[in-house]
Amino acid sequence: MSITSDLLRGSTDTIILSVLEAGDSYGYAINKAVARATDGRYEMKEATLYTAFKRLEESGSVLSYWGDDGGAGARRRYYRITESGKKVLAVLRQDWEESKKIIDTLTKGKEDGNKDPDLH
Amino acid sequence: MSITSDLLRGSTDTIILSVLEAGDSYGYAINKAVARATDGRYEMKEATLYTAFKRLEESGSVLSYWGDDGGAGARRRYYRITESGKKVLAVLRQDWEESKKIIDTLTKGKEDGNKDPDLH
DNA sequence: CGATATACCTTGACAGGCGAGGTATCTTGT
DNA sequence: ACAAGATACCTCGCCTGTCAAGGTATATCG
Repeated sequence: MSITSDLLRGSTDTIILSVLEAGDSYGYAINKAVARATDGRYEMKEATLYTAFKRLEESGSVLSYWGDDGGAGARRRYYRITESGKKVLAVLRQDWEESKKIIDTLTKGKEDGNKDPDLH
Repeated sequence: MSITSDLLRGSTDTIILSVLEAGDSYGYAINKAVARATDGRYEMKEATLYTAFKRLEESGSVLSYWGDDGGAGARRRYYRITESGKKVLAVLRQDWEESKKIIDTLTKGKEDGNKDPDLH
């Protein structure tokens, strides 16, 4: 695994839904938006993206439609977040905040008494 | 998957190494320490723990030895973090800080102009 | 002497990430 | 006119980490 891939795992859906919350978008654009927002430090892989779209659509968090507007390049499949998806997003954000605290707590060190739980 | 399992994924090694940084310990105790430190909000599964130990030992981040001290219960296999492991831990902590920033950035929303990257 | 806590370990299934490969459209340079 | 490159989508199959389930052994306590 690469440096961040496993840490970012589990945030893929949250990221996508967050982008869609601001307005309908499509795969290629989201990919670029993510890369731009992180100054290229993180880039979602296409396979990961499309797998996530499928997952999100099947679970009813997003819906998709073909955009026939004349952009530069091929036809685009746009995604829109559903009401259900907005609720899911809220929960995912809460989960993230919670997880952050947990990991920070467990990762700072300074634990004592690991050796003998009997003493506690 | 449970709520946090996918978000915690990728932090397992960091957590274990952080505990060991404070002193040698063993599986069962680490498990309890983690549960205690998070007030039971998070509990590592045993299978996950022992898989991680194996991984960490094979990569040289920890070493193990049988403790024959008379604790309550069966014999314990203690783990000690190596010098190499300490370096790995430092990197993992940095990665975590970096990932936190990335996810926070991508998750806050407020992105605009998703629709047409051409405009940027 | 059986229940419970301590303590370790393995197997197999599952899910998400992603490398690799494929298809089609549109623009631009020569 | 045509090749190259950007835009844009999608699938297959492997890899890795998680974890439910199951197993073993020892010590303590009622």
